[in-house]
Amino acid sequence: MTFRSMQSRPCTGSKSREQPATAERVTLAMNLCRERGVRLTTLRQQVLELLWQSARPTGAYELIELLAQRNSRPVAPPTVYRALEFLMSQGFASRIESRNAYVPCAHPERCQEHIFLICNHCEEWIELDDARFEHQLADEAAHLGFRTTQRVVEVVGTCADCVSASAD
Amino acid sequence: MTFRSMQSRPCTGSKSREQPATAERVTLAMNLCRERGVRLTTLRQQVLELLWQSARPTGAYELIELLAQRNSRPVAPPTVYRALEFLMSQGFASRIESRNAYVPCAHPERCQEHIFLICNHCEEWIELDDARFEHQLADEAAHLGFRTTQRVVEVVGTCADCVSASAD
DNA sequence: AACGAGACGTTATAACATAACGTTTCAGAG
DNA sequence: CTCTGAAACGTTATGTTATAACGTCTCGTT
Repeated sequence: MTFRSMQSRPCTGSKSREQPATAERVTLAMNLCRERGVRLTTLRQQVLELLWQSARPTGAYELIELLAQRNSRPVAPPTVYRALEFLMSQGFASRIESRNAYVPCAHPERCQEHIFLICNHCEEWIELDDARFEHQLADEAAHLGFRTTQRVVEVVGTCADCVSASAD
Repeated sequence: MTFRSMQSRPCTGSKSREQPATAERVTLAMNLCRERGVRLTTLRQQVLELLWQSARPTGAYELIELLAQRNSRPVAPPTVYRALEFLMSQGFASRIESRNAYVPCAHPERCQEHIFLICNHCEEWIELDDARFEHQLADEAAHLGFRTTQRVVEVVGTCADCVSASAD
């Protein structure tokens, strides 16, 4: 019956980031930037690091505060928004629309195709990658002659851990 | 191969609103409110009418302006946000997260389950209803032990009309 | 060394949303 | 018909998120 989830693969999430860690992610981004002929400046790198280090989707103004702590010199909103725009354009980050917040993206090449699950309780997020789902959305759109440029798929609720925790 | 779109049914959209019109939608809402023992006040009704009359997803502050035109007496933000909250709680409207804007909903009973396509060019929107898609998302979530409370599925791009128009 | 594009700084303001609390409205009880 | 309590609405203030506009700096290239 329910053959549907077979192709789903949870790829990242705030909980799966114990080991592989920020540094490797940033290295990947650096390499991709070199290949692509774009610059991962200090600021952009810092923002990316902060996103990976955060346990939750991070707001732009929260990033501003974190950068201030880290750099002594404060940074104004446009600066951070520009960095975020860059990171998103390169697939290194995604915006969570239902939260006005940003998360790092584990698969820069496929950043447009993710599904996000967000826990209302612990605020953690799961990045999901499901080809079947993607195809279906694309078909829906194509069927209507619609040309897709951006997708937003966000599932908000309670994650497994918080469900069992609250079932005490 | 692509059997996927078979169950899709475009239900509403800003273009399909020539005939059935605002009045009938509002009547439906009134009846549902009576059944449910909640009140469709003048303000709430006005907001719902404005949403149906608009060709595009409508922002809260845009609604404030429209209400001012209509009522002589201006209305403050909290008032409109409360009306929107009510309409959404009853399934009469949905929020388009990627736009910070609101659209009326043709199927109040199933308002949580819609997919929205939004045209970047003409700003029109299409409300889509696809049971298969819904099930799949639910399965994805269930597979991870995630308890879903809210879904956001928005596809942004260029609608068929604007695609052919720009192909001149 | 000069140049030019892109990145960043800075100021101001726009756009979206809610907290907190007072007043009005209205359906139902008496 | 009046009273009453809950819900709706008014009002003021403020919080939060995002961008416009323009100047300066940086850095790779010529």
